[in-house]
Amino acid sequence: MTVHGFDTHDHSSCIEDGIAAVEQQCAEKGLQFTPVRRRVLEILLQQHRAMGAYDILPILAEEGLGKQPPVVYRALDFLTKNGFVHKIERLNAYIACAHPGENHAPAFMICRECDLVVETQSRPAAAFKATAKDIGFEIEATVIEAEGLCPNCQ
Amino acid sequence: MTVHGFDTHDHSSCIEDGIAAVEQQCAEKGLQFTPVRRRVLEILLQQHRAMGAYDILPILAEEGLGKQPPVVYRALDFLTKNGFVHKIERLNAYIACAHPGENHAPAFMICRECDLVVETQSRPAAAFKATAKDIGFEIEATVIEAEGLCPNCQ
DNA sequence: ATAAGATATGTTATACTATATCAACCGCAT
DNA sequence: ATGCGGTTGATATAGTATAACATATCTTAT
Repeated sequence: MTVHGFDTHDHSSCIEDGIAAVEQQCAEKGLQFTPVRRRVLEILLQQHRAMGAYDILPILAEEGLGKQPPVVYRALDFLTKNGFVHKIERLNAYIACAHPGENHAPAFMICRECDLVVETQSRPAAAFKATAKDIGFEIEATVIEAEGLCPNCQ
Repeated sequence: MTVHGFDTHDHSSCIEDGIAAVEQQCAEKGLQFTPVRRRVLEILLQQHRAMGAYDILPILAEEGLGKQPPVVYRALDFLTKNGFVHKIERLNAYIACAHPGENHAPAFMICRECDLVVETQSRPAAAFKATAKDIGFEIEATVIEAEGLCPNCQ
């Protein structure tokens, strides 16, 4: 899958490819890609935006997949722990990973106007690692996010 | 004020210098450094850790400075908007700025063991800006945080 | 000095985000 | 068939943040 920024693109393949990649990862690692988990990922894949847990919940509820918060939080927990979904801390919201399976420390650009979120290559993460090494800090997880205006909204 | 990492240091000057710097900034910019705002900053300066709004609130309440959430959130809003305090998104918590007044895009190292938070120089932010420029994104705010183990806790 | 406007605080209520806990179920290996 | 690990169902509650409106205080121009 190629990286794309804020440009338009054929979106249907994002969903199919995303699901397929995660499906394969789960098979390889012996993870259970259950209906709730699959559906939550599908919902997130439908847009390059971050969604709150409580945006996802009513969709699941309509489909009989669970109507209490723990249902969606458990699915999100599974998906984030395994790198299939990322949490955007700035928004308290979740977005499907653009490179599922690849081991990466993602960085995000969040447009405050159109709400699109783009997962970028990790140059910032590399610089962060170098800084951490200087002071002897051992990084286990990173949060790298920028909020601003995307090219289309400037 | 010199930057320090996870090493020990003379902490009393952190508080005094921090307050003094913000006091001066406010005078220069015509900002009102009111009792609640000053006290919240003092509380945050007492430790190089992030505190939640609801950790700060009871301290204010004891001192008769306000007992409802909006009091502390408004103070934090003022302090963060003006760069005197930063929010650690990963922790939903707040920490006094280590370089008040200097225009900067800070990065943080959060120790999950001892909870110390260190504000580092902004090499990661610089790399982030370069990435943003490549795709035409205009950054207005950054969140750059790493969680892991500090040298003392490894 | 004082009125007008801007800024800050007091207060109530509520919205939004997330987790603890325990019971029930399911697939599978012994 | 039994026990075990992992998943889901359901209730309750914890934790974080803001809306809205009334009151007070500060600032500045007159």
